[in-house]
Amino acid sequence: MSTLGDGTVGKALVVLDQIAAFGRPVRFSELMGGSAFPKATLYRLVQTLTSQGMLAFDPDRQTYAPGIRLVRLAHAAWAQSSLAPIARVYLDRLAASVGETVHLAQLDHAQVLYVDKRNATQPIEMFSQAGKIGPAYCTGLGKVMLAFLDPDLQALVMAQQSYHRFTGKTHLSAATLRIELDDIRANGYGFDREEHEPGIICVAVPILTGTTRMLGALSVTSVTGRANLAGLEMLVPLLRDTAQQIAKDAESWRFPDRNKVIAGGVRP
Amino acid sequence: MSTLGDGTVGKALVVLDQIAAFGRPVRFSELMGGSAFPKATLYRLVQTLTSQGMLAFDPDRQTYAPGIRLVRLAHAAWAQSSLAPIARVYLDRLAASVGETVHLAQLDHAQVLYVDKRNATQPIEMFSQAGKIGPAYCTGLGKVMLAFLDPDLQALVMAQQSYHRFTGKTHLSAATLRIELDDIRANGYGFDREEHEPGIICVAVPILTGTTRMLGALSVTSVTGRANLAGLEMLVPLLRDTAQQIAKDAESWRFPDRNKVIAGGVRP
DNA sequence: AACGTTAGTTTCATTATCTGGAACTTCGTT
DNA sequence: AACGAAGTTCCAGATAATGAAACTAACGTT
Repeated sequence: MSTLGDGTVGKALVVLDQIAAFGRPVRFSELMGGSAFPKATLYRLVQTLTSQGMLAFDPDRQTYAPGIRLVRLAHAAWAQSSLAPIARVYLDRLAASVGETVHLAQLDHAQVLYVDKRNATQPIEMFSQAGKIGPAYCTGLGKVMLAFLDPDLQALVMAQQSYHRFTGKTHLSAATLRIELDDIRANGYGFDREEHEPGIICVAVPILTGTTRMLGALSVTSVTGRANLAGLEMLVPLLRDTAQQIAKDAESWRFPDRNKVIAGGVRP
Repeated sequence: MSTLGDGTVGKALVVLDQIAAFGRPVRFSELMGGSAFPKATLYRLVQTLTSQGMLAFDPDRQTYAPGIRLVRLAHAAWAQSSLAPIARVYLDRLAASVGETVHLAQLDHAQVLYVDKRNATQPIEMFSQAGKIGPAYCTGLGKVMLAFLDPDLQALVMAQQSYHRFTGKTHLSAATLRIELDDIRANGYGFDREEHEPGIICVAVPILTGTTRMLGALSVTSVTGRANLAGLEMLVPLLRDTAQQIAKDAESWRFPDRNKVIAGGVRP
């Protein structure tokens, strides 16, 4: 799940990831089951993280959960290192004109990380959407980002995919995925053809500076009952415009280089 | 700013905090200025954090900023370790009935951490509000949380306050603050009397399980032009009800013990 | 173009920290 | 009371972190 290697800090972060992945408070013994660390080592790591506020310990249940210190740190990360603050106004505009759900995503550790969202009807669900992650190989956003990634990083990220079958249309291997990625790269946009959830389709475009650096992706999602791929395809020019504007702003803000981070632990 | 002590991991997190505190991408040399670590040590810490995705490095400008991996981790923290998911429906209800800005906060590292917000008129500003921090000694939320904190932790947290003069009404020492805290503890609620920003006032109540454990606080904010303290005081029963409902839910969900974490590094 | 200055990076012997098997404690259960 | 499982502590040995110093790159200046 996480890139091991960087000494003690790396190990501590592996544990943190592990706990976050549970999605619920976990006992020490449960952690032990999924961890390669020996008991005493894991214990000390968890202690350290707890004492640092990166984990919250519930003394009644004796469980650990990600701590609120992360929320504060993430605020800074979201404001500085994500496309969200830049893209904000453009997302508003796009959402208003298409009337469908709009997502803004970036790559993190070979997965799609949703950094912002607009939903025509219901209000924004705070963190419950921003910060959420999804698979890269079977979502419109993920595939588009993969398609426009540097070849070497692309290979690295593709190797980290799980190819789990979510629906009958999910890609099950790198082979078939690669064919579609070439297609996406040629067209400049991609679809989600109910590969992740039945009935859910989307169009996505990459956010590129120049034509080189891939910063993230933008998508419009709908349901098969209300739209079809041809309909979504008509939105591509609008999406592409929006993406371009975001890229331009990001460029002028001289934005941090996302590509150096996404695959997790790719040192320059 | 952060509690040092836990070996390498602790040091790395100090650096992370430092970078987050800047609020903008920083150069290595800028970090060096504010850091007690020797150059090579700081360099390695920053390298490690970057390679782990906890920091994002911009090769053009040579700057570091908190990385998006934090956003993903914070999602889990927010969902599991904050009051927000539990309080959600109650906040909605409260906001609808009072028509003013409503805040939900918890303590983190001796500071007020806003975990959720409702604003009657304009839509929620995502992370720009959730994850934001503020001083404890001069906000309604902060003072109420301090007032109902365990005495030993209270002392610890009060010692960490800066007592910076924001307005003419800001508390300037622990002495005057302590007097008000006793008052708040007696009444069960507290005000912000333009102590942080001129023209901004609020009422706040603590969220308590039993009458012992302080989980967080709830507030209604207004401006002097539209309301006064007496008017806000009338909302106390409603606020108290809401806080009680949240506490009850939190209790039954058997919520992680926040008090063990807030002061940062208070090991059991 | 050579020089000086600053910012960033690497080296390596020293030293502090982390490691993990095993022993111990605590708590809930039979 | 005895047992087992979960959690915690110990400590000698292994490992990784340390930081002064040397080095390199980039920039501005004479």
